[in-house]
Amino acid sequence: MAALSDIHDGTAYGRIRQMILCGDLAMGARIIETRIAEQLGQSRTPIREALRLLASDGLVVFEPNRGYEVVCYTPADVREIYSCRVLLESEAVRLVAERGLSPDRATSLDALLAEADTAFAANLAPELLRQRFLAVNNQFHQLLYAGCGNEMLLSMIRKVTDIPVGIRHYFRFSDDLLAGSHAAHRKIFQATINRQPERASALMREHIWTAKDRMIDPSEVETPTDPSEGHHDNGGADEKSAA
Amino acid sequence: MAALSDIHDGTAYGRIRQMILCGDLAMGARIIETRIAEQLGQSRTPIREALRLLASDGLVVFEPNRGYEVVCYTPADVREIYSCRVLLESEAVRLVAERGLSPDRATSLDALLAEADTAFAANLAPELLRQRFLAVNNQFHQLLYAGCGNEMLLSMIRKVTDIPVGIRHYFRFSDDLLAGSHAAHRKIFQATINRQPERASALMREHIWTAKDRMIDPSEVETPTDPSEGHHDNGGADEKSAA
DNA sequence: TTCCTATAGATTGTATACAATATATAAGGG
DNA sequence: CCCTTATATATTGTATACAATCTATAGGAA
Repeated sequence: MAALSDIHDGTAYGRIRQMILCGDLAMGARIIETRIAEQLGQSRTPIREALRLLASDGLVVFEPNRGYEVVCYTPADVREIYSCRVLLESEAVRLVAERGLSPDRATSLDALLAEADTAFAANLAPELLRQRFLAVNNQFHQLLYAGCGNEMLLSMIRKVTDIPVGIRHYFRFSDDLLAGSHAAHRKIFQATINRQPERASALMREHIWTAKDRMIDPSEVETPTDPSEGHHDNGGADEKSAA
Repeated sequence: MAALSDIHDGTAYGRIRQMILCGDLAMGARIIETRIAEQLGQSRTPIREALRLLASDGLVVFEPNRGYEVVCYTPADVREIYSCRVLLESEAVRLVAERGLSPDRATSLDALLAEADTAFAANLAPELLRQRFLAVNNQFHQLLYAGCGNEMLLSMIRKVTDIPVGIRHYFRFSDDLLAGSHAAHRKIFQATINRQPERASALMREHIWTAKDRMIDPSEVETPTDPSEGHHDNGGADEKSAA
């Protein structure tokens, strides 16, 4: 049950996946097998298999006899996803804090935090800084959970983490937000190092909740492209789970 | 991000999936495309796509240029899965208890519990009773969570719930176990009806932990067929998460 | 004009053929 | 006798051809 992503790097699956994650294929965009096939210099057969896989990942939506399109998450969908992130990642970091972080991973994480520090100090353009930070952010989370000892949990975290970058338009960003996020990472890292599972877990919950709070209002923008799919209401009132 | 299973019922995907879940294809069994193809009266093409999908589901293990085999969970893997079940299902039932159970679903669940009652009263053969109860058991869980309002959470629950029946050989069963499980279902149902989220959630955690406790010792049997795959250690010390 | 229908085009679904790779078997050398 | 190597078989990987389905366009009737 290890990650399929590793195996499929460089393959049609990995390449299309990357196109979706980085936004080259926008959310809601129709995907035509033939077009992708000639883009990637392959026949339709491997492309089809890759697309079916991506549909299973939830990155493309598949309708029989009609084809595929890049998944188009509504803000409500993203709220659901973030509710799941709270649940899964707080548990993952708890496990890591209980088991203890391996020395090499600790140094890698430390280096990652330092990298973010220099990015902040460099006085970059806001957009560039954001990009840089988000990249480091993802690496931090992945690396932090890597040693949690539960592969199934990790695969589920990947599922709620590897989603199109386009969703960042659903979030209100501000300068202090990035700095706050970075500070949260430091505290989470410290609690993990100190073997404080409950504390690390609580910090992680708060960290992700904070991100979720920065989401735009449901009323402001809804179903960016088409409202044909059957969508859901809210993402679960997880605020109450802290009671 | 709705269930793919619905779409694929009756297709090659659905049929092979069912074969794995019900044990017609045993855990660890090699899967040859040609053989499945002629069994299902189709060419290899749709079979291949189905298998790739099943690999993504985690039901078959895929190795490039070598093919597929039915996933063979070790007891350690199943412990991981049950750790995830504790996490996901306790949250799902919490959400349902907060939102309230719809009347029609409540009656369906009630009927399901009654069905279990009659099965117990009927004095069936132990094996038959077990089979009947496990079927009702799965339906109960699925139906209970259905209205939790978080589709992503539901899809993850399906992933940790739809696994080969063969894993039941990893559990020690006894007559009182089934009765206890049934009693737990009643209490969970009642707490949900009564809109007691924390209580329903705690009961669910305990319910799944109890099942996990009935797993055979890691020492007794390990890697039933072959130890080639890179397997993991433990499923996460979730006992401490109740602290 | 507007709606329905029929045709043409585009796209997906499946089958088959062949290439690439892996596995199993048999022969030869130490 | 065991190990290595070469061959043959089996199986997967890819490309292509054609059928089935859907979509868009154009034409005609109310």
